Amino acid sequence: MTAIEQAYDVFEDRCPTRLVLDRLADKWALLILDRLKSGPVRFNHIRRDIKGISQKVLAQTLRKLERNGLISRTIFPTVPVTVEYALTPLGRTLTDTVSALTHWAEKNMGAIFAAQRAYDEAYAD
Amino acid sequence: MTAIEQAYDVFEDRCPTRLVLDRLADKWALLILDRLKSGPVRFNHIRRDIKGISQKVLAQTLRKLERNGLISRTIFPTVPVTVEYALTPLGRTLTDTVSALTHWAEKNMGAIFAAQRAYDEAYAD
DNA sequence: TTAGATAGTTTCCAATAGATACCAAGGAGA
DNA sequence: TCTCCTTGGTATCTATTGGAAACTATCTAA
Repeated sequence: MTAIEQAYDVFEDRCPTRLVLDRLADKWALLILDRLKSGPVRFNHIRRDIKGISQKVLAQTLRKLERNGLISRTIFPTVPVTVEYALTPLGRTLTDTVSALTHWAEKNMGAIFAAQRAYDEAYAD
Repeated sequence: MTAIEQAYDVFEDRCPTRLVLDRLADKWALLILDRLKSGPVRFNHIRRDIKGISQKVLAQTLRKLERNGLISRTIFPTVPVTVEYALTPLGRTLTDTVSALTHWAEKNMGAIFAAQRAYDEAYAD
């Protein structure tokens, strides 16, 4: 580990890594990154695919991901205008990890719901 | 892919995997899971280690993780009382993925801040 | 001219997050 | 005995965020 790497610690307040984690640890951001994995997608296409996301939150989250260099935004002057979102090379380095998380959720859902039922029964008094 | 696995899709609203992702995609939950990786830790110990977390949010997040079967809560009748939190076997299956995320954040922080500066300069008008 | 598509912004209300103060039980020091 | 310290939390208040719905603007097709 180099001196530079050692200087950062997610457990430290004020550490910049926290700011990064703030932006990644967001349900919608993870779903969007996962959705863009297979190639560029348009705004309303994402909106239709990720069921339940509002236009406001989708726009905000896309802007956030763009500002952090994880996705790119390309405007095509068609009629009506087309805006395409795609992963940047930096964003692509994240997708494996993100996919691992969403896959873990899909795979271990049963165990989690069983745990919830057990917990709720135990503390139902 | 089996029929059961195929039935779940994180992009679907109302899909139970979404509920799981809601609970995982949380900055504090990720930090706590990462902190517990090396062994059981007490409440105030976590609170001191994860700088900036409030008691309320720590208590809430621990309760949430416990309900979802990711961590266990053990009370020792010492004086004053000692409460130890530890990863369950299920929680342990998650830590590799979580560590990958926090490590990615530490490693790519520089690139992200550079992207932010570039974005803010480009849209500063 | 009415409806639909594009990609958003605006507005409002409810839910959440964070800061702060407070609680009980007991031990140590003055 | 009085006060401060520890343990692991709640209770309260406010600020921020999230979601639902309506609105913008431009152009096409029926």
